[in-house]
Amino acid sequence: MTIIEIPAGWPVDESAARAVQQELRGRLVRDEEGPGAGEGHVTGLDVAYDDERDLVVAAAVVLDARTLRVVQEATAVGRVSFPYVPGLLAFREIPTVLAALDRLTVDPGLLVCDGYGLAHPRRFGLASHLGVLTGRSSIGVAKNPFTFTYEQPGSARGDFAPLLAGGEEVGRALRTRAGVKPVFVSVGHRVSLANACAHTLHLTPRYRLPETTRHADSLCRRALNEALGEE
DNA sequence: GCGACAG
DNA sequence: ATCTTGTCGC
Repeated sequence: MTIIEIPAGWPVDESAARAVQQELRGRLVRDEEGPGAGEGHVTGLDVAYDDERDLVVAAAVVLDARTLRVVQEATAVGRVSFPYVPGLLAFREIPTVLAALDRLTVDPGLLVCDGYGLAHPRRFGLASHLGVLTGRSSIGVAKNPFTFTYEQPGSARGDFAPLLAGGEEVGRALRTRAGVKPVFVSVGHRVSLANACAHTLHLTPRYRLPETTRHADSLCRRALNEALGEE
């Protein structure tokens, strides 16, 4: 089993990580609509951890956006590259996620991350970070509202309410299943918020969470168990 | 100062 | 994220 190296110069403390966010934030593109929902490929990304052995396993699963069928899967194993600090999640998983993406031989299309993009203390969460580093369109779909506030959206699938940081709309609480807790959608890079929500609805014909996330989640858990077995 | 806080 | 069985319900 190959273990991905943490890149030289990777931030070693919180202030260094925040400086990297500030620099990369300048490269964020917000004036593009992004690819249409249901067109081309969509790629789900997720990671699983074994803090005991300091391992992180990333999975990238490419789906055909129209049929939601799996087109290709890739995984990578790395060392945990940063402690979990709210607001600095990206530094914990990005080297391994990039390695998994690099192993794909097909176009990933839109990147769908487990977490946030612009809905972030400094408006640069995991989805934005990954989008800027790859140059691709990306969105974040999170299971929890983090520190943000929102009013309950209507109970029908597709209903939404703004996710607010003070008075600023940083994302949306979007109902993907009638009567079920909403998911929290935000823009990553090179996509509009309305389009990010349209993609999220296309990816949730049956469950609360996007098919991309569900596939990537199960794959990285399986890959983690295999990695532990080889050890 | 204390608590909350994506995964 | 992760520790973790059965169980209630469609």
